[in-house]
Amino acid sequence: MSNERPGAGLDFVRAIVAEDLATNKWDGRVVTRFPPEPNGYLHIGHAKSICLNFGIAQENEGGRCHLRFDDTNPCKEEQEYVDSIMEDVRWLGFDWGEHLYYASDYFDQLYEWAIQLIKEGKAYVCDLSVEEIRAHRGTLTETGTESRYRERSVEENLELFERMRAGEFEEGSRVLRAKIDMNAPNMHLRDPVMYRILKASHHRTGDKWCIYPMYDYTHGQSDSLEGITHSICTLEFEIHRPLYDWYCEALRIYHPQQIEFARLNLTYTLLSKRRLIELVTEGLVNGWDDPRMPTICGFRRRGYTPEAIRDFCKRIGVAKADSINEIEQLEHCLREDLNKRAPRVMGVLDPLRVVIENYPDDQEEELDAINNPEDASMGARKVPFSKVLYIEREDFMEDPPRKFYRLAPGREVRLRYAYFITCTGVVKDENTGEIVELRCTYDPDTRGGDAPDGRKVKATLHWVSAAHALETEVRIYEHLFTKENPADLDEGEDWRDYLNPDSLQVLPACYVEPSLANAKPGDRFQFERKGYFCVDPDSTPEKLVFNRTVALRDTWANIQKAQQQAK
RNA sequence: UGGGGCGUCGCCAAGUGGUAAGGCAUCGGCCUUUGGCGCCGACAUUCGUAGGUUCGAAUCCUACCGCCCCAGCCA
Repeated sequence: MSNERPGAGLDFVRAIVAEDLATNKWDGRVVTRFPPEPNGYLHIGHAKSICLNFGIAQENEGGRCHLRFDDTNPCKEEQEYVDSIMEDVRWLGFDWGEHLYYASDYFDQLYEWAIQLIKEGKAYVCDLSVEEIRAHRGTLTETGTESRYRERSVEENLELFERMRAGEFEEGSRVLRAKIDMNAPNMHLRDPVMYRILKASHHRTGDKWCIYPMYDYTHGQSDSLEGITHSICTLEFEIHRPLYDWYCEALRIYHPQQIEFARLNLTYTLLSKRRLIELVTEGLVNGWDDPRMPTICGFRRRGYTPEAIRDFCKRIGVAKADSINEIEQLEHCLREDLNKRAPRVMGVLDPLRVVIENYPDDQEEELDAINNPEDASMGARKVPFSKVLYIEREDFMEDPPRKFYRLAPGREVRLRYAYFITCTGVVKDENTGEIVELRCTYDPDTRGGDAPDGRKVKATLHWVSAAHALETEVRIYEHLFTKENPADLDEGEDWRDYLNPDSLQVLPACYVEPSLANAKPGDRFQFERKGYFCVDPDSTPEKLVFNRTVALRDTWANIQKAQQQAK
C-alpha cells in the first residue's frame, strides 16, 4: 500500500496532483479554479468540471478552489449569468470562500504586461483588417504570412497601443498581437491577437476600457496571479497549451500547469451553450430552468438532488477519451438517492373510478401507511379510505395478457395499506365503450392489507379516496431529443429535427392523497409505483403542480415491450 | 496533405511488463403489502488492426486503421 506509486487508483488528473504532492512540485499547495464565462447558465457538463476542481481542493489538506469569472468579452456577458452561476455552484454544494475573482480584476495588470511584451519586442500593433488577418494566417496545411506591421518599432507600438486604449481608433481597425511564429504548425502560435478594440461597456468595469484582452492572453496570467497549481480545462484547449505556456514564459511569471480532460456528453441531450441559448430564445423550452433542460437550474426544478449529480460525476470518472455517457447512469444515481430520502405517498395520474359495492355509503376510515420503508425514522401517516376510490387506469385490464397480474374482472388484488378487493363489474360509456367505472367488493377481514387466512394476492395497487383526494396537475417529462446523440448530424440535418414533440406531457387532473395539502415548492415525494415527483413553483394554494423527476424502474413495462416484440 | 489528442464489454472506466477491477445497462433467480428497494448469479480467453521484442505484452517497439480538436478581433 505505502509503496504504491502516488495516485494509484485515481483518475489521471488526481494522479497528477498526488504525484506533484509527492514530489513537492508546488510546495505542497493544491489550488484549482472553476472559470466560467458569464454568458449562459451552468449545465451538467459544468457540474463535472465543478466536482473535479472543487473536489480536488476538498480532498487535499489546505487545498482551495477559486471561482473566477472569465469576463473578457463585454458583448456577451451579463450580471444575470454571474448571479445564476454563483447560485448553482452553491446549490451543488461547493464553496469558494473568499476566493471569488473576475478576470476583469486583472485588466490593469494585463495591460502593464502587454506593454512589457511590446518593449521586449514580443508584441506589436497590427493594422490588418479581420479579413487580412485571416488570409495571412494560412491554413492547416499552409504556413501563414507575416503582417506588414510586424516590424514596427517599439516606440511606435507603444504609442499606437496607448492610443488604442485611449479610444482613438475604430473597432476592428487595429489589434495587439503577440510576435511568435507565422510558420508554426499550431495555428494558435501564428501571432495570436492579444487585444481587440471593443467599444462596449463591461458589466463590471463599465466604460473604463475600450480594448479587451483575448482569452489566451488572459487565462494563464489569471491562473498565475492567483497561484493556481493545476489549471484544469477541457480537451479543446489542449492545442492552446503551448500559448498558455508561451505567455507565462515570455512574462517570466509563476507558471501553473494546464491539464485537459474530456468534457461530459449525455445521451438524448445537447450540452453546447449555443444550443441551450437557442432552445431558450426560440421558445423551444420554457426558459433556462425548464425541467427538460440539462442546466443545473433545470435539474433543480425537475427535482434532482445535488447529491445525485455529485455522485454521478464521481462515478463517470475523468479521462481523456471523448465519450458520451448514458442518461440512465444519471437516473440511476438519482433514484438511488431519492429512494433513501423521498417520503412515499399515493397519487393517481390517470384516474379510473372504483366503487366498493359492499362498503357502507357514508363510512370512512383512516388507515396507517409507512412514510418510507427504507427509513423507519420517517414515521407513518394516515390515509383516508371510503366507498369511492380512484386507481390507475393502467392497473386494470378487461382482457389481461399473460403476466399481467393486476386487476381484472373476477380477480382479487390488494389496495396498498387498505383491503383486498375483487372486481365484480365494469361500467362502460354507452357510446364510446370507454371504461368509466369499476365495481368491486372488498373483504373487511383484510384491513391493512393482510388476509387472516393467509391468502395471497399477486398485485398491490395504489389508490386514493375520491372524496378526500386533492386534484393536482402533473407534468411528465421525457427526453428533450429523440436521437441518442443529437449533436451527431448528417448533411442538411438540423438539431431541431430531433426535438421530441412529447417531451412534456401535462396531466391536468390527477389525484393525490390529502397529506400532500401542505407540500411546498421543491418538496420531493415518491408516488408509490409511479416515480419521484417534486412540487413545482407554479403551484398555487388552490392547486399543486408536480414535476415527475424520474419514473421508477418499470419491469412490467420491459415485459410488455418484450411481448410486443415477440409478436 | 500540417499539428495536437484519443482508441479496454452496449455505455462509462480501472489497468503503468506477470497473465482483464468496478459502475450503468442487459439477462436469470430469490425476496417483497411499491412488477420499487434489496440480495444472489451470468455478462471481454481479450484490450482498434498487423507485425516485432520478451519466459511472459492491454501495458515496450514498428507500421497501418479509425475517431476528435485547431484556420473567432469567442471562451
